[in-house]
Parts: sequence; structure tokens; C-alpha cells
Amino acid sequence: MRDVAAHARVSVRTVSNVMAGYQHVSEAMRARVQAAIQELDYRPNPVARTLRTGRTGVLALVVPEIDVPYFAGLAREVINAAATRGYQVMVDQTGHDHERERRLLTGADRTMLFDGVLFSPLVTAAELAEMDPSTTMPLVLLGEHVFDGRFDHVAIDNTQAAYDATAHLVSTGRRRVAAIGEQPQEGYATPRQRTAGYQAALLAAGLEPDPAYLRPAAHYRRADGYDAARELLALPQRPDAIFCFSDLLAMGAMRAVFDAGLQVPDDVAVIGVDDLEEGRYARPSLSTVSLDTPYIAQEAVDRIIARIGDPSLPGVQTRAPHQLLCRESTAPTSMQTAPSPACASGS
Amino acid sequence: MRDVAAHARVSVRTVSNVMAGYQHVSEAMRARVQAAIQELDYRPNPVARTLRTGRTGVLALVVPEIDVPYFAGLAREVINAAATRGYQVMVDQTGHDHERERRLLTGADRTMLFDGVLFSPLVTAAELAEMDPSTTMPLVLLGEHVFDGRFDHVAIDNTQAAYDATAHLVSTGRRRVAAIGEQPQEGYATPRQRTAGYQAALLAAGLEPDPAYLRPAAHYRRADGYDAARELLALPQRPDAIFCFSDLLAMGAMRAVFDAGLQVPDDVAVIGVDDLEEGRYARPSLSTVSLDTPYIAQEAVDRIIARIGDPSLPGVQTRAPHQLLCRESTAPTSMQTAPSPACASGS
DNA sequence: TTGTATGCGTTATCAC
DNA sequence: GTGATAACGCATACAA
Repeated sequence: MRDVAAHARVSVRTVSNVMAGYQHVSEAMRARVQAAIQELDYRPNPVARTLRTGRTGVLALVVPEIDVPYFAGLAREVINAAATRGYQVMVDQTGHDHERERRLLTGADRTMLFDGVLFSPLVTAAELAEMDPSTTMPLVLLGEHVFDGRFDHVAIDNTQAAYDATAHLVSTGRRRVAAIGEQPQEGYATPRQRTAGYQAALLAAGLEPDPAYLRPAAHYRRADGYDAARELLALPQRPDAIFCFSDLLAMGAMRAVFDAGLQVPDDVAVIGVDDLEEGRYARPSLSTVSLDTPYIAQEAVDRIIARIGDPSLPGVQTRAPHQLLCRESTAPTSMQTAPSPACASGS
Repeated sequence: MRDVAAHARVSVRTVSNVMAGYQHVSEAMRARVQAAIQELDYRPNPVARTLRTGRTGVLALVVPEIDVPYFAGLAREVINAAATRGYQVMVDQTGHDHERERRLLTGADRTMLFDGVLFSPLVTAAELAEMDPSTTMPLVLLGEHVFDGRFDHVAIDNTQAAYDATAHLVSTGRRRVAAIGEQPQEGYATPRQRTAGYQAALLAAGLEPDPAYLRPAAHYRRADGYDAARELLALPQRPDAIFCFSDLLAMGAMRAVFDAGLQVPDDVAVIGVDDLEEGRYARPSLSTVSLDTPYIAQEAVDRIIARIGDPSLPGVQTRAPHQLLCRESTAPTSMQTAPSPACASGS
């Protein structure tokens, strides 16, 4: 920058003003500085700028595993949304490691490398409750609702989404509706809410939730869905429908049904959550609950930028829309008794 | 740091020495400084360190789209490998935008925010050839072999991989073997090499490559595979096997076969490349060529770190292993004439 | 409107 | 072995 100033025969102050797009700079001066910048191929050093301003222009996106398709899709949208607003994105994986989540949240790690964190947590609500939002770095929670209003959240209505999926299964004539994805440990908000929605929908249909039909899943991957579905199919009274808390679980569950010599949807209907492209190309195509990931990403990025600008802001809960998509994997059986509720075509 | 120095009644120099694990520091002094660090909960500022040393400890991973499963899996391994070596990873998406690739490569963008770049390019070899490795930032190319030896590369032998996949199809009795994934434009190394391997395998089996059986694919996504397969199936003489240049293309192709009322593998065998988990759970399970992604990621990270350490190093070409995995989608037909070549069980 | 001078938190050079 | 101090490149308070 000194070289540019010398070359344009002005002070560094003026160069800095031009770079920052400062208003009160004469046109002649601005042009001269611009020319010098061009000529010397000068580019400001973002690190020095950061040291001075305290802003890095970097956001962290923290997810359990980036290669889980839902998180990969989220990352895509977050990176794009951030780029639009002049931010770069650093991706971190916790690998389902609670201790690592803690360290990231408390900032015990790599402090000050990013301005804010978009966090898709496994942490228990209890652990979050212990934390003081004012002492942590700017933080937006994705996918989890912790209703104490102290943190920013962006998430769908998990209870309603689960209710919708389950009600859809019931409306197509299924009566023995199982679910895969509960978390045995306390504190995980998402699985708890989805379990609640599932049970509420059963009760609303006059069906008694059967504990044997509610299967846990350590993670939300295909293998977990496969294993859980195998256990369900081995039950003396096997279910005729399975609500999986993720599409990945559902893909595993469908494969388990086929490996058991049964058919989807005739013997067992399957529905998931996430609307992965994978499910659209599956055979049969997978019914699911679609989340508006681009909306979630944009909202999250806007929220974190606002909070970076003013950390004292109150927590904001953003509810993202969701939509039931009915495809082949939950096609009605001959036993259908009630008309299906509102359900998008699911192409 | 000044506070720590004052608190321990030493100079900042000594504190810095302790932080850096410098040898010549007396035990007593070290203990006193450590105590002060603990007491004040001091943590060094990485930005200031970067300004001074010129090292950010950040690598950039540049891919076309992070939500393409292969790239998501690569990102997972790269992030983990980088973390092991004390590096963070920034993810950038080019979105198939050549201009954006150029800017990233020439460093016209965000200079000096990272120490090196792991780049999975679409750029033509010609464009890379124009560049001077010594003027660009440390760079390792992933998935592309440009045999001028000036850049570091980590990739499989694309020609051999395509040869293996095609030879496998032929060995199971297929005679009308199509391929999806060619790139009409010049310069893309990967599709060109795979096309060459495909054609070489046909010739080696005494089959004449039919231009009508070689279909382009704009990207390597499911929709591209679906569309290309539909066109192939509409041919007067329809193929009895399709070699897809990616598993995603293959998933789309399989769906197209089913939608045409045909069966995989009986009417049309399908094989892909990448060994996505998705293919293992598909019905039928997808035969594929497996790439050793963890190896690729580790090798790439080691390579870039070496180059950061010494930019004058000569370019190194690393060849990653690949393996043919035979699953249901290429099960032999009754017409099989030759014994199948070495082929892993593909579980 | 523009120039001068100081400091952001490190590391490294020089003395001691 | 340790202390004082310059420098990394930028932004800004203050002076002109």
C-alpha cells in the first residue's frame, strides 16, 4: 500500500480511503490511485485488515459429517449464500464427538479465525442451556429448536413434519406404523420432537403407539435404517409402514424390506425426511418431507451476519417451511379408508 | 501476550518462546509463564501470527459442487486429513464456472487467505498449461492428470479404470456396450481418458466402438444419466450394457431403464465409477469402480503441505489405486462366454 | 479533503 | 537464556 501511495504521490491514507470506497475523495485523486493500483497489481492483504478491524469475513459451518447428503446440500447453499454477502465458509466436522462440539462452542479452539458459527448440533439442549450466549462467539443453531429464546435458531417445525408424515401413512390405510430414528439419550431435540409428532398423529387417528414399533438409530445413515428395519420386520406382528426420521434411514429400510422378500409399498410403506435427490431416483421413489434448504441457509447466513453486527441482539427463532411429498413408496393400498390429506405431487 | 509477560514478570519474548516450544528456556521460567497463561486464560491470536509469519494454517478445497456425493466424501477425508496436520479447510464451489476457476487459480480473488489450494478442476489442460506454477499459489490438482509434470496431481489411472469396467461388461456376455459421460469440448482430461479406456477395451475384445453408443453428459449428475440412457434405449439397436463415468450417472441410467419397462441387469447391465454408498443400497446394487478416497485426500494434503514448505519442488504425480467391484447390476447373463476377470466381491 | 502517526498481537533481529 | 524493539499491512484518530 505504501508503494501504491508513493507511485500515485499521495499518502497511504488516501489509498486506504479509495479502497474502502470512502465518499469524500476527489475524482482526480481517486483516478490517480486506481491507476497506481492497476499498475502495481496491488491487492490488499486481508490478514492485516483483519488484525486491524477484528473481522475475518469467514463463517464456520459445523456439521456432524459433511458427506451426509443433507449436510452436503446445506453446505452448498450456505457457501453460496455467504459468498453473495462477501463471506467465505470454513467447514468443520464434529464426527458425532460431543467433546469436540463443546470445544468449538466455547471457542477453546482456534479463536478469532471466524466471525461467527453456523452450528448443526448434536449437543443436548441441557448443554446449550448452560452456555451464555453473550460470552460465546456469534452463533446460529441449525435444525434444533431450543425454546429458551437466547440463541438464534433456524429450523423446521419438527413435530408438525413428523405428524404430517405419519398422518399420511395412516391416511393410505396403514395401521401398524413404525418409526426409526429415536435417540435413547435425553436431550436431543430433533428426534424427541419427531417422536412426539409421530405419536400424536397415531393417537389422533385412534391408534395406540406401540413401543416395539419405535426403533432408535445411532446415526441417521443407511446402515442404521437397514438394521432397524430388519428388527422391525422380524417382529411377530410386523409393521405395514415405517416413518424414517431421514431419507438415508429410509433408503436403508427399503433395502431391508426387499432383502426380506417383501415389497414397498405393498407390504410395507416407507417415508423419510429431507427430500434428497437420491430418493427421487430410487425404486420405488421415496415419499418424504421436503425442507426448504436454500431458505434455511439464507436465513441462517443473514441471521449470523446481523448478530456479528450487533451481538446484543435478542435470539430469533426462524421457522422454515416444510412440505409433504407423496411418491411411490407410500402409494395407497386397497385397504385405504380415508382420503389422503393435502400432499404435493412430489415430482 | 503483554499481559501474560507482565503477570509472569518476564518479557514478551520469553512468552513467545514458551508458546513456540523453544528449546533454550529454563524450566523455572517455563513453569512461571505457563502458570500465567493458565491464570489469564491466554490464547494466541492466529491472525496476528499469520500477519507475522505469512502462514494462515488454512487450505482451500475447490470443487464444482460440494453436494455431489463424490466431492462431499472427498471433502470429508480432506478435512480430516488436514485437521490431523493442523490445518483448517475452506470449501469453495466453482459451480462449473470456468471464469471463477481462473480467478481462483490466478489468485485474483482473496489472496493470502489460505496457504494452498486443493483443486478439482474442470479447466482444460490447455488453460492449466498456460499457467506458471511458480507464480501461482501452492496447488495440488485432484482427479486430473496433466502430464507435463509441472503441477502436483493426485488421481487414479482413468484410462485403466474405464478399461476395467468395460472389460467386465464384455466378460459377462454383453456385446453392445454403451458409455455415458463423454465431454464434447476439448481439453477435459478425465472424460477423454475414460473414453479412451472404454474404446480400448472394446477393441481388445474384438468389438467395434459405435459412435452412437457414446453419449455426452453435461455434468455427472443423476438427471444427465437419466436423459442419456433414455436416448440410448430409444436406439433401433439398443445397448445391452452401459458404462457410466460416475455412479450418479449410473443411478439415473438405471432409473431410465426401469421407466422404459426393462430390467437391470437382464436387459441392460449398468456399471459406474466412484463406489458411492448410495450404489451399495440401490436395487439392484450398483457395480462400480472404487476409488481410494481417503488415500487420495491424505496424499493431496501431504503434497500441498510439502509444496507450501518448498514451492520450488518439482511436480509430483501420484497415482491412487482403484478396484473393480462387481455387484448385482452387472450380474452375468446366460450368454456369458468368457470367465470374468479379477473382480472384488463388492460388498 | 488529505497527510501523519499510532496500534492491532505476533515473531524475529539484535544486543546483553 | 533473556530483554528491548522493529516489522508484518492495514485502518483510523487527529491534525492540517
